[in-house]
Amino acid sequence: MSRYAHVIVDLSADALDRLFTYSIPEGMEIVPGQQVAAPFGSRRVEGFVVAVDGECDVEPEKLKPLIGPVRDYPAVLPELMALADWMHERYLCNLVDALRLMIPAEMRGGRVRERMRRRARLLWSAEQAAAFAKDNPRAAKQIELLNLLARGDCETAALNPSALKALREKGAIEIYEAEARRTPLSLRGGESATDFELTPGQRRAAEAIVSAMDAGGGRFLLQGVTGSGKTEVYIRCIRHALERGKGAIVLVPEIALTPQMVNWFHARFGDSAAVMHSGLSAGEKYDEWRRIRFGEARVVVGARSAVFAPMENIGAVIVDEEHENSYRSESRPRYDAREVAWRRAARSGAVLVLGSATPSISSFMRAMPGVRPENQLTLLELNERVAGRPLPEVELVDMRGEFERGNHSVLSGRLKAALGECLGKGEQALLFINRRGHSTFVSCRKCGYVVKCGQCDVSMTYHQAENLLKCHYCGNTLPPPKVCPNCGSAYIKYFGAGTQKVAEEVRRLFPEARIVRMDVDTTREKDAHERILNRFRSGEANVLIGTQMIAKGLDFPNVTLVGAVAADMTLNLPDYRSAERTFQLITQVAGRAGRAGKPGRAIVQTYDPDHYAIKLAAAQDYRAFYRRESAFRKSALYPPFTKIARVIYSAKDEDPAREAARADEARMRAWLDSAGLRPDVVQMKAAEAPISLLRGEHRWQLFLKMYHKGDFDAACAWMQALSDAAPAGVRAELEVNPVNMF
DNA sequence: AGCACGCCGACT
DNA sequence: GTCGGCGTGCTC
Repeated sequence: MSRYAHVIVDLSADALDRLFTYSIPEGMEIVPGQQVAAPFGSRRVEGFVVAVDGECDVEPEKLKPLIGPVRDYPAVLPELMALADWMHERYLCNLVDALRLMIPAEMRGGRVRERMRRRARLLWSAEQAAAFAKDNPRAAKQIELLNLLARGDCETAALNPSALKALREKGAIEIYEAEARRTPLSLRGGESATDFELTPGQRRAAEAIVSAMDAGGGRFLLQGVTGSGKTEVYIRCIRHALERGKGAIVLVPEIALTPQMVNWFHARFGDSAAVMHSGLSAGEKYDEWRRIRFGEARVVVGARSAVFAPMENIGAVIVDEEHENSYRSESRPRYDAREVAWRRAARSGAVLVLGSATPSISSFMRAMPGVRPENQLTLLELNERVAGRPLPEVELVDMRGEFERGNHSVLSGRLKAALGECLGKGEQALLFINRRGHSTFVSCRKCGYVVKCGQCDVSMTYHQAENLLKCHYCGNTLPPPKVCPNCGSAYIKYFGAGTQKVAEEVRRLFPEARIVRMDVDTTREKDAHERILNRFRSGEANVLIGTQMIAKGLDFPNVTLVGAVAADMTLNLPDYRSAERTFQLITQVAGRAGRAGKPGRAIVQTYDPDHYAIKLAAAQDYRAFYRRESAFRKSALYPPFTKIARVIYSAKDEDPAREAARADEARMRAWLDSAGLRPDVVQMKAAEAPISLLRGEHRWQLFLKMYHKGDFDAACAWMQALSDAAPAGVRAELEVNPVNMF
């Protein structure tokens, strides 16, 4: 009987989001998940085999035979095939977009290959080698080589060529070609380390997770205060998985995926650990992927895309710092790695562990009573730091008072004094300000004119090092004006502070301070991240000034002072999560202090000391914050009590963008009525986007807010269809639960 | 996504 | 009369 392969071609287009059937030539072995080459129109394409069977419903004259497999093993495991199918439905993407996530991009189109290296193997027996050494005492290099190869084969590149040649001619060794895996730098060498003794709290958490793993699954929210040793709990779960012959996937935010972090997993799990992230070279990615695919590596640490690691028989999927936004993909398909992890763990009988000191409101809600079982997380709490260390003492400084007392500096009297004291004792300080650049906006004192980017509707930030104004949205630059472009006055003033300004201020106050700055401007080059942190770790620098990238996960034992210079900067953004973000940032950054023996202190400067996000972060009281914030979300009808989606329309001119949004608003209204969904809608309207001009494009949006119980998925599918049918010249993009609201 | 087929303006 | 613009439609 003839066999047919049902193929998704590796081209992303709506019209191609369906199966194409090919006949499988006699004798060709093809299985689902395999990548194949096939004729397509007048050209050749690659594709993924989704199914193989004896059924064919296309006209025989259209049917063509497969060209052949592009790899001799199925690259997409059945489990991941099913996951791709689910993503196709869940994220309204083309199936091929989901399938493409399952393999490194470099593996498509035959761009990477195995790296082959010549290796030498010893043919002689130990006796023969010993006899040779005895008879030729002067052939030192050859004897050395024989001894080396007696312990195992070696790549020839590292060996003495003349000794190699001589031994080969004698028939003592042979040369062969073999695949040589490219090992990421951070997984090379290094010492191994043993596990720590767990505290009682850690042990309880680990036991709960481990017994669920043995029982075939479970979902946990591990909430541990900063420094409580969540990672050690993960390690214990991974150990257990390995003992049961299972594997584990650990997701960490991209920003936390530092070489130290990877090194550390390597120290604990040796060659069983693999790493997956964007910093690897194409060859390294491919080889790490294959080590996982063929079961050589059983522990994967990686950024969000590692949730698609080709691992069979998973025991645990761990999402560290689960509240981080970087788990959401910004490009198509716009998946949420936490959600995918949830699904994958459930389908493979693995435990899911979401860990954070400051869980997202939506995750914590799932750990509260009254949630339907299928949405439930089991809460595990770690309320104490390891080794009985105290949480840092947090002090709030009201910056309004500072201003009244005539201190116009970005640093309060308290922070200045604490910094002096800290540096005087030879300890280190970390200053956090969530804005890069020097001044956040440039304005005329006479007429109030604010310098804005010509391409975007946002004010420009002054960067002192280059003496330029920069737009942080599109990268546009402008020389700073000498006189006001609006009224011609010379009273141009620079307002607001960024990392550069803070560095300048610290330098002025403490000329002897050794400062390093860390933000996107100083970490653009490869490994800059690593170099900056090393300078601080080694003590070469004693003040680290940075944006959010210094707030998360860093562990420097000598840091005893943390200053949040403008803690409320994120509080007034036009986003319902601004309080949540502010609370997370302050809690996390304060948690960087006092992580070793010395007690830590955090000073939080704010213009809004009575705001609950600031107050409760200072008190490090997550529970109280959760109660306040969820009450606010409930009363103001924000997620997770409602759901939000929007379509952004962007076009060169404003008219087409506005008209497209308004036309779709009318269509949407008609559809909602016909579907009987109108009562479930909180709000639905077309409006100018909060940032109405971005990269030279005018932006409008169609905004939809629905009650939780409404058929939100159907509404999203409809909005997706509307955005697909946007008029020419208008780019329309659907965002479900948008990450930021501009 | 590409590439072919197809139906209207300026050129050797 | 032909070359070529890119609009529409199809690819097993």
